[in-house]
Amino acid sequence: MKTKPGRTQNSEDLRAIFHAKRLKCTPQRLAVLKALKESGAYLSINMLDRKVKEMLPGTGLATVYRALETLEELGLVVKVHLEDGCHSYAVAPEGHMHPIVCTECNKVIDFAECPLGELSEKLTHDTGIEIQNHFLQLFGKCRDCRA
Amino acid sequence: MKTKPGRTQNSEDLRAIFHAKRLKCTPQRLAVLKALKESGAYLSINMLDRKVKEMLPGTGLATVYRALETLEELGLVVKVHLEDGCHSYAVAPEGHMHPIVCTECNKVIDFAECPLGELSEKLTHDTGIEIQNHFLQLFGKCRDCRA
DNA sequence: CATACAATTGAGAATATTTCTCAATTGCGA
DNA sequence: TCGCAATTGAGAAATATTCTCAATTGTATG
Repeated sequence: MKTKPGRTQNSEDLRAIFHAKRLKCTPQRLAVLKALKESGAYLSINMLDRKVKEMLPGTGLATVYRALETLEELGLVVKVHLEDGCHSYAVAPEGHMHPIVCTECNKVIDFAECPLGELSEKLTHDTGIEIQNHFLQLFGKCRDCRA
Repeated sequence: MKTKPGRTQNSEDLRAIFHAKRLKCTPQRLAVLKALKESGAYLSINMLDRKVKEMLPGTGLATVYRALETLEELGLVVKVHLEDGCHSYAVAPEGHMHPIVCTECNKVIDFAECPLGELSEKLTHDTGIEIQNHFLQLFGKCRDCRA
């Protein structure tokens, strides 16, 4: 049985990921991740707080913030910026991907055809800025929301 | 004498831009824009507030917020997201461009080689999401900051 | 499986950020 | 120059985020 990276960790894998950094595998952290996985969308802190409280009543808002911080450091979730300027979070995709976000329902679909590989080299050469990374998000309206 | 769009408006052009939407051309708004133009970088609200107060003592923080909102609506400045999650602002580039931001000094250089034209069509076709726009920023370290 | 310890949590206080309110001021058309 | 609507300053109010600390809880170890 092979271990898959990215979105598909089972609870064993997760435990190992936490463990590798001496972090505890707590129900609160798992609940935050689960909420994101189940939704498949970008969720704001408040939305997450609500969903986590459904799964694990009594969970504090500060814990949601802390869990997100931890999960982001572990590379399990990504922080994003919606068009209105609000922060939201989603499950981190496998490998190098970029999201397409539905502006109606915040559903996320990741794609792998990143066009920035060669372009980065060219721009580094042209501008003298050594390009280290990039941030790319596409926005649109999904089929459901167009109906 | 032709009127250029984008970064190069003179005060006449600016006045016209405000005027066209029945907005007043106030010293506070001009100061915010001037601060951004002079710096050529992404500036946080607090940085802007400081610079504007130097030019126009007595200007309130709320006014800086309001000026930025207005200038953004007019397409004169853009709101951006730095890697640490903070909001900042910069002068809007002419035409369709994307910024390369120096992660040390926040200086911005815009480039026009947007790779998303064809890709968007392909992705719209592949994913069923009608892609409406995109957000792209590159991050790197400029020559000065590497020295 | 019981223990000990460090990491984590909940609750609320403390900060930081952004928006709002309203009287006073000001740009601008007439 | 006048009058009016838009804008501003100041601080209050609303939001968002981080911090503090005692109590709790994973987990390594025996």
